[in-house]
Order: sequence, then C-alpha cells, then structure tokens
Amino acid sequence: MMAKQAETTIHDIAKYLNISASTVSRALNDNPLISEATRKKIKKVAGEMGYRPNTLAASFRTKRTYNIGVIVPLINRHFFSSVISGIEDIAYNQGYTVSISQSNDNFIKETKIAKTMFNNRVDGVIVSIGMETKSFEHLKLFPEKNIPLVFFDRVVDEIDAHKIVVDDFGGAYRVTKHLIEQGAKRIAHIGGPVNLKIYDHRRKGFLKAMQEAGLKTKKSLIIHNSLRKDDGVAAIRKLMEKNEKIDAIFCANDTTALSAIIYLKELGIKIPDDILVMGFSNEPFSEVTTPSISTVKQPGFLMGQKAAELLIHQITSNDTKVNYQTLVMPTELLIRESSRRNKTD
Amino acid sequence: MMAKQAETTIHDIAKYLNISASTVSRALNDNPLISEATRKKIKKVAGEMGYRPNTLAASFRTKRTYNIGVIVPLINRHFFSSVISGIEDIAYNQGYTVSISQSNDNFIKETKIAKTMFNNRVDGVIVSIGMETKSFEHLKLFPEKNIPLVFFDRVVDEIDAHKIVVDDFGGAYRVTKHLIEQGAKRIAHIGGPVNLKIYDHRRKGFLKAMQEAGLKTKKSLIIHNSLRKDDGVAAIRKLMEKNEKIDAIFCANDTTALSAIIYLKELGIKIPDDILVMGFSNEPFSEVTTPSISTVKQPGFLMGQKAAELLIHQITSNDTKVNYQTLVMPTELLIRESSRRNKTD
DNA sequence: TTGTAAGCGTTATCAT
DNA sequence: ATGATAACGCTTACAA
Repeated sequence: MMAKQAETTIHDIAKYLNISASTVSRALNDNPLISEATRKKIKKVAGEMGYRPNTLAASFRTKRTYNIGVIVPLINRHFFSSVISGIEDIAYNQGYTVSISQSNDNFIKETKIAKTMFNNRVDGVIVSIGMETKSFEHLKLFPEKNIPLVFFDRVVDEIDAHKIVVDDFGGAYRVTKHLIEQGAKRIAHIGGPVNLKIYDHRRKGFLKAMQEAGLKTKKSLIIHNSLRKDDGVAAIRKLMEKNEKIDAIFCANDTTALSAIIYLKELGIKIPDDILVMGFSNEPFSEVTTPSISTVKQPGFLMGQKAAELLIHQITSNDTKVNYQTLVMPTELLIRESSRRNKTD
Repeated sequence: MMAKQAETTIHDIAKYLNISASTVSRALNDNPLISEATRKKIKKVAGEMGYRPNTLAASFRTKRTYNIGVIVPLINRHFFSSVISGIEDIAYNQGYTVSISQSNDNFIKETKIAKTMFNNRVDGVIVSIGMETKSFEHLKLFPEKNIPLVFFDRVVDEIDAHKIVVDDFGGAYRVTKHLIEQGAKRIAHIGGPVNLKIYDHRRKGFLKAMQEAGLKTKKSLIIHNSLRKDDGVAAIRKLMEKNEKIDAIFCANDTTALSAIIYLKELGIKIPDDILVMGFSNEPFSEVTTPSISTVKQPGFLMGQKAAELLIHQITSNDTKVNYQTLVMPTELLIRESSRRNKTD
C-alpha cells in the first residue's frame, strides 16, 4: 500500500506556537473560551502548516461520526436515487456525510450492510427494505443500541420508528376511482409482492374503490409479481389468454404499465380506446411515451429530505422517549393519455 | 443527544476470559498465530457478549478506513446513479463502503465535499466534476497526499490519474456519420459546455464526420448550452427562428433531443421525416418516446465497476509509481426511429 | 483564558 | 502462542 504522507496534527501546531494542544483544539473548534487573538493566530498557522483535521480521531473520541447510513434496494432506480438525492441535500447542509449501500433486494446482503453500518458507528440509518425481507432482527439492532433509524417507502410495521411513506392506499384509490369514472367496470390489477406494505396498500386502495362503486373484482383479475419488465408482460399475457374481458388495468408501477401498453399494442389493442392503463410512481419515461402514462407521482426528493430531517432531529435530540411519527406524503394523480377515454362506448 | 449504550470491547472479552486484549484482537482477525482452540473460544464469547468491532477505532489506528468517496454532479440522474450502483457493487464485494456527495454542479460545494472527504480520511476518491469546475486545486489535494483518485466521464486533463471515459469522440462521429448516411447535409449540433471535455469531444467527433463527408458546418448551426430541458427548447427555437434550413440535429444529450422533438412537433415539423434527431446517453425514456430517440449508449454501471476496480487496485497496490491509464469504454450506437429516414426526398 | 492529562478501542511492537 | 504496552489524534474534565 502506498504510504500516506505524515499529517500535521494539533500537536505540531501547538509545539510550533509553544502552546498546548488543547488550546489549538479549542481554537480550531471556535470554542468561545479562547481569545480572539490566539484563535486567529492558531488558524493562520494551521493554514500555513497545511493542517487537516482528522475527523476519524475526533469521531472516535466523541462517538459522533456525523455519518448517516442509507440502505436501499437499488441505487440505480429513479425513485430511490431521488430519495438519496434529497437525503444528501439535507445531510450535507447539516454537516453529515452519507454512506450508501444497495441490498439488491437480497436479504443476506441487507443483513451484512446493516452490520457493517453499525460497526462503522453511523449516527443514524435510513432504510427502505428489500423484497425478500421478512424478518427484522438485523434492523432492530439499531433501536436496541439507541441508533436512530428512519424508514421510508418500504417500511416495517414491526419496528417502532419514524416512517416516511406515500399515501399508497389513497393513490391507488384515486387511480381506481378515476378509471371507474372513465367508464371502466372490469378492472384488472397487477400488483407487487404483498409482503411489502406499499403493494398491499395499493391493492387495498384498489379494492376499496371497486367496492364503493359496487363493482365486483374477480380474483383472477388480480395478479401479483415482482413488477419487473418481464413480469408485466407475463401478467398481461396471462390476463389476455384467459380471455378476461377487461377494460382497464391498474399496474402497481409504471414499468409494468409500460410493458402492458407495449404488449397490448402488439395485439392490436388500442390504449386508451380499448383498455385504459394506469401506473404508479411517475417514472421519467411515463410522461413521454405514446400514449403518455397516467400515474401517481411520489415526491421522492422531498421524502429523502423529510427522512433526513427526522433522522437528524432524532440524532441531536436529548429526548429519551421519541414520539415516533409516520409521515404520509401526499401523492399527485397525473392523468395523462393512457387513461383518458376519448370516445364513449 | 441520546446516550449510546456502552459497547462490549475486546478488553471486556479479555477480562472475562482472563486473557489479553491482544489475543482477543488477533483471534477475531483470524491471525494464524492464535491456536484454533482459543480462537474458537474467543469468537464464541464475543458472540455471546454481543461484541461489535469498532471499525472507527481500527481505522483510526491503522489509517485505513475502507471507505471510498464518490463525488458526482447529481445523484438523481440516470447515468450517474448507474455509475454509483456499479461502484457500490464492486466496493461492497471488496469490503469497502461508499460515501456519496453531489456537487449540484456547484464549484463551492464540490470544493467543500473534497475537503470533507479528505478529513474523513477516505481511502480513495472517485470523481466526475461539475459544470462550473475550471480549477482543480481541491482535487489535487488527493494525489498530493497520496490518496488514490479516479475520474470518470467528466475527467480532468490537468491531473494525472486513472480515468474512465466513454468514447465521446467516436460516438459523436458515428452519430454524425449515420445522419449523413441517412441523407442529411445541413446538420445542427446542440452541445454542452466545452470546458467539459466530454462535450468538446462530442463536438469534435461531429466536426470530423462532417469534414470527412465534405460537408460545411456553419458556425450558427452549433450551439452550446447547459443541456437542460429549457436549454434544448431555447436552442431549437434559436435555430428555427434564424430559419436555418437544417435537416438533422445532433444533440449532446437525450434530454435536449427530446425537447427538440417536442418543440418541433409543435411547429408541425415531422421527426424523422422532415428533420432527423439524435441524442447521446441513452436515457431510459429514449426508448419509449414517439418517435423513439436514436442515441449513444454509455455503459454506466460497468464504468462504475471499472472505476472502483482501478481505485481499489491503486489503494491496495504497493507500487510507488502508478502507470495511469485512461479507459475508453466503447459506446453503442442505438439507431431508433428519430433518425431513420423513411422516405427518400 | 490556557494547560495537564486521561482516555476513546484498536493494532502493532517487542517480550516472553 | 500469548502478554504488556505504547501509540494513533483528538476532546474534555479538571486544574491553574
């Protein structure tokens, strides 16, 4: 390994100025006890000597790292990278750094990441759990050790903590209601894994709207899968092969909605004329497809900001008992071409 | 601040077993000097006592943090989040954590981030510089202090380091050649800030192809801006208002290409029939727009992996003199609808 | 307002 | 194969 250059320490500065290291430390930290004169002198010399504080040593001593750990399923995903961006935004402005790991929806990796973050003594953790995650001991570690933990999006009921979610139920409810208002009666739903609350809520919002409208929902019109590109195609194919006479599809994400649209187009089925399609999440592509995809907008960046704010507040608060809150972020229904009935039947 | 629970240390384990802390340390680190029996005993007790190694203390002592700093203009951007994802992938598998900051293309922030990362004693740094960045002292700090530094995409000529770039010149050259093959003669170019090499290279690739084909390029047909949504519209408007008779536009990114397409559509101009349009970067939306956007694919995830590999290799290598390499990643020309001439003129 | 000294948890050197 | 001890660079009582 390349030898790192020897670093200037506060002791070097102290020796040079014939003062004590504690004075140097205080001066550099703007401790008000230190006189203006010495402070200035010390800072000047520190600059000249190329002094760089060793945050590591300070963190070690104070047991505060000013480091926030973030665990997401996949960094390279519009929603998650938006949230991360929001987290970084707040964190940076509050003097925190952000360490990021992706679980790849793999339970083992998620567990290892949690352990590593703990060992690194992060001041707090922000998590959105993976698809496989059904036990939570690896995350309980944090509250047990008094390390603040905030969940977002894919949250965990079993752990008491601040949570930032979007109004999945309400969003799905409004989606479905809109489809019904457009005249749809036989609406299919392609949902995600129900062990994730978000997909469970979307399903429930869907069912609620259907029920309120007095519409029956055949079991066969509800399909749950992993919501990847291929899953969307597979689900749609399954629906079409059964020859179910559907007039609308509510997909639990935009990727699936797009897959559905492309597949149906190939079958010569017109969207939205023959079948209405809606998604969820508002991916960047949804606005520019043909037809553009009606969907539900989730404020990712804002959610990241809120998560970071709550986390940092909890980190810096003295309260021994925290009053945990679940922030339900409002969603926005974006009605675009894929769900707007042009002609009456 | 909430009091953190007192942690079990190797000394606690040592006391409990009536052995020395060094033995415990060695055992936990699988030092071969320790006998199998004691190692097992120690690990068992460590587990029972809920011991969690304090990475901070170890890093402090060994001056190795196993932490990699990543600086990008914007986390929430498909290309960058792909690269980050690739970096995390390799880093995780090699036992490194990844700290991420976004400069927001702001020079001041970029400078502060660099300083913070240094103070945190990251083992190495991976950087893609911001649009405003024209001086590099804040980055030279790393090589000066023997901290490995790897650039990607938006690299810096003035600093000797490993660099991962895409073949911007070649990509732009092939784009232009393709447009010419489709019959275009008066091709406009909407480029990015030329202080960024990538945009300079794309411009040069464009010019080279034009020149080779014996086509003249009017200065007024080349516009440089920041390549955001609005810039694209503004640039296109400028071109159209001048009533330049263009038959193709090569945009230095897909966002601008999309803006151009939307704006031209509104003017009643048909893409690709009247004007061919091409982008660069292959954003997720480009495949699904109407018309789909011809573009150049950059292997973001792979670039991140390569960057991390080179960085970690440099971190762990003993070589005092590194033979810096610039990895030029091949691009892939994606010919889609926006550049495929359907009818002959 | 400044100095002294202990200590954070680990690793590494030198003994044994 | 194991132990004793110093050291990493900083902060923080406590003392002056």
